[in-house]
Amino acid sequence: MKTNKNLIYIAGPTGVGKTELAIELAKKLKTEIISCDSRQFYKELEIGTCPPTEHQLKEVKHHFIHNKSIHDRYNVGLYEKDAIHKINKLFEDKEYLILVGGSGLYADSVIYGIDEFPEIPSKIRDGIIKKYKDEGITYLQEELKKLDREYYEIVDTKNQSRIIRALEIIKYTGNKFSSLRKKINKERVFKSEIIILESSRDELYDKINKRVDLMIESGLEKEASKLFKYKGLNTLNTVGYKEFFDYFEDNMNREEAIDKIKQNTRNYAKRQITWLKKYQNAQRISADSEINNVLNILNINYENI
RNA sequence: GGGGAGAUACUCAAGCGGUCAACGAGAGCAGUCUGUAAAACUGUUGGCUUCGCCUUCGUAGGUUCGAAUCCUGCUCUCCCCA
Repeated sequence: MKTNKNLIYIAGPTGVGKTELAIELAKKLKTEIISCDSRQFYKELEIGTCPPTEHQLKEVKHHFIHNKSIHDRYNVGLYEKDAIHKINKLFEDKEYLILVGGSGLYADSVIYGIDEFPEIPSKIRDGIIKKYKDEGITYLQEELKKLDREYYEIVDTKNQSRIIRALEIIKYTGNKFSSLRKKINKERVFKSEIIILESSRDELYDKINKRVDLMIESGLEKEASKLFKYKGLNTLNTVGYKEFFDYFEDNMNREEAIDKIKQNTRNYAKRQITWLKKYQNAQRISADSEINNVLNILNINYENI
């Protein structure tokens, strides 16, 4: 059953200022924040993922920030369950909740839901990856063609990640991936509103570059060096860390690594902007909008809260 | 002052008489997307009235049927000797 509860998703590329706006909004609406940032979950990543500051965390209660370890196994499916559980609980006595974060797929899983798939034992995936490493992408393509022609016709057959995922599902469940992949929006008890923060490309890139410099000043290199021994972990395949790992391994010098962090962050922002273009029902506002404008756009009279 | 090397598209960098609007890499731009998503992957990158045409390889000339490629002058950069 649909209620009148409202989830407000603050979206936008990395560095536009989502965190600040979300906090202001949460304060006005006397509510809490649900994060959908797939790297801020991890408590070991303190500088490179630019999570809310300690002060900000005290101002407004945040969920899903630093609640996991880089050694944990986590993914969108698990996140969806955790987040929905938390959101439903909070809506028992809140009218509004703020969702913020740059991980589009994670946000979608909360707003629209994501199909249910079982957790796959890692040895299944490992087996597929080994074959892929030995025999190349052709193995994956042929295998998928054989096991699930329908999905083979529509996937990006050059993208090994997509095929590996489909194959692990097929091999584990014995069903075709295409038959399990329904892509049907789930019914949620709350309403969602999407606000996308926009700014000019030049301004955004400039902010990103400066933010990276600040991270360096704050000790990103030291943080990366502490994590270097875990470099194989997927959770550390993250901008800000992987470049330093390259530097520690002498694949580039320090300055190159820093430039690369800036560049990869810009590329990431670019991809986020592309992703956000699909939300046709979103409100697009300038990144420097006043909070009152935002409340107006949302049609909220916060005096009544 | 003498000798040598070089100037190629946003950057780096191939090409050294025709098959060159010019290999490749990077950046940029555009895009894809249901479980590792800050990931993974794709396309494109002189202009246009786009099965063709026009202007490009420091610059001005020249040689040739034909030049980014050969010759000459000039400008600039780098190196060596004085």
